[in-house]
Amino acid sequence: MQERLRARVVRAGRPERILRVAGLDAHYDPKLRRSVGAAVLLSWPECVLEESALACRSTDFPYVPGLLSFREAPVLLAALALLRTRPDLLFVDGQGYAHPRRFGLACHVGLLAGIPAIGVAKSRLVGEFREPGAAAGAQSPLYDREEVVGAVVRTRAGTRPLFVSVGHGIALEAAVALVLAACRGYRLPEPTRLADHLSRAARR
DNA sequence: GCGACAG
DNA sequence: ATCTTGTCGC
Repeated sequence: MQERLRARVVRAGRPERILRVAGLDAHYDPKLRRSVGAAVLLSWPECVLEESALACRSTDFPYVPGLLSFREAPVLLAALALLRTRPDLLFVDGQGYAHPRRFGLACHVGLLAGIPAIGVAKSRLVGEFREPGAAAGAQSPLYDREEVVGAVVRTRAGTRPLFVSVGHGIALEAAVALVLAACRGYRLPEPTRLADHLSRAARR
């Protein structure tokens, strides 16, 4: 019992062994009313692309702030399922815990896939914050209703910060550290950046 | 009533 | 998310 509890605490802090990570992103095509989801597999901590997969689905569910999961989770999970190797961690494009009901896209995808996940959003959904420092690596807490729901992270100087939050099976501090460790001079961490490129190119 | 609002 | 020209900066 004691061992089991300890194991849960450790796993909730940070995945014990990360060998591969995956980036998930989707793009919607209003003309065809369909969305393309991309999953890229990268080695860790090198972040070298090893595999990629694409999934396509017609989407009828509209975009409603707070309900993004119902629109994007299906394609992302479909793309993820196509990867031949199972990643140890997911970088999901969107909020995780930093959500009105504390359960954004990264939470849904991570839980349903049974894989630790980090929410990496390019803009804010909820919460207030003070602008983080100008240097890369600077961060400040994101508060919503007296609670820290995420972190606003400057991944690159001269660009807008990213909104990092817990998705599944990982602590916020670890999530922020992993996001910064996955950056290679660009605003977006490699997993997210490569998944974005792939889903964008596949839409054509 | 008004403004905010991941992708 | 998408549409869309030029433009500022490294």
